[in-house]
Amino acid sequence: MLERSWFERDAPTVAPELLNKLLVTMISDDGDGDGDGDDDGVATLTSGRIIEVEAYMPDDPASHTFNGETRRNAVMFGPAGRLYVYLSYGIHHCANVVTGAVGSGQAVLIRAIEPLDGIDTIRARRGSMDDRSLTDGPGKLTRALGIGLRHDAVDLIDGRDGAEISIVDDGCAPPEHPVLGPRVGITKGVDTPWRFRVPATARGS
DNA sequence: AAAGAGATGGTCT
DNA sequence: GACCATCTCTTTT
Repeated sequence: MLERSWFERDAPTVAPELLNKLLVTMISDDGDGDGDGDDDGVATLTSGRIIEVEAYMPDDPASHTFNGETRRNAVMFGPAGRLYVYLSYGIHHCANVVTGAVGSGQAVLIRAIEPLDGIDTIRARRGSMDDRSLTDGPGKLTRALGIGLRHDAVDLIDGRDGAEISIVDDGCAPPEHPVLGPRVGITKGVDTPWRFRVPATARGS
């Protein structure tokens, strides 16, 4: 199990080590992923292997924390190892892992995973979608795993049985040479290569 | 295969 | 009232 201290390092350090870890959720919803709270009361296990992430730092014009603390980004200024969830473009939810010292305001965005457990639930939540594009984007994977705004500030360290969301190390080491690149979808801080990805050769197909 | 546009709502000035 | 750390569908090469 990952200790909180593991997350208390800077985001660009934690990000590449988050690759090949598992993002696991045990969440109940109505199965169509619309997040309307029409809960069927049955929690389903879904998970995926993290294959792409992005680091965001406080002195970073692309970061939500660049202009100081607000209601939305408050979780990023709290303890490391919690989940920061925000609404993107009014439609999608994005999930981040808070890193660094309390008050520093940093996080790692999870951009893509490879489905593992609960593939049927994942397909149902995503609709009739090609399997290859089920979880290959930040908004897609949150929907696939049932993550929504109500999971903002959830603690990922508290890995007790039945926890809604957790990060698991199943022994699969991070890639030795992750692919670096510019972050996606931002207009400022474009030059900082803080996107990390598992090389295609290190995964199945 | 690539490019374009509309959807949609919380958050901040 | 403007701005998005996006996705999907439609239109065009």
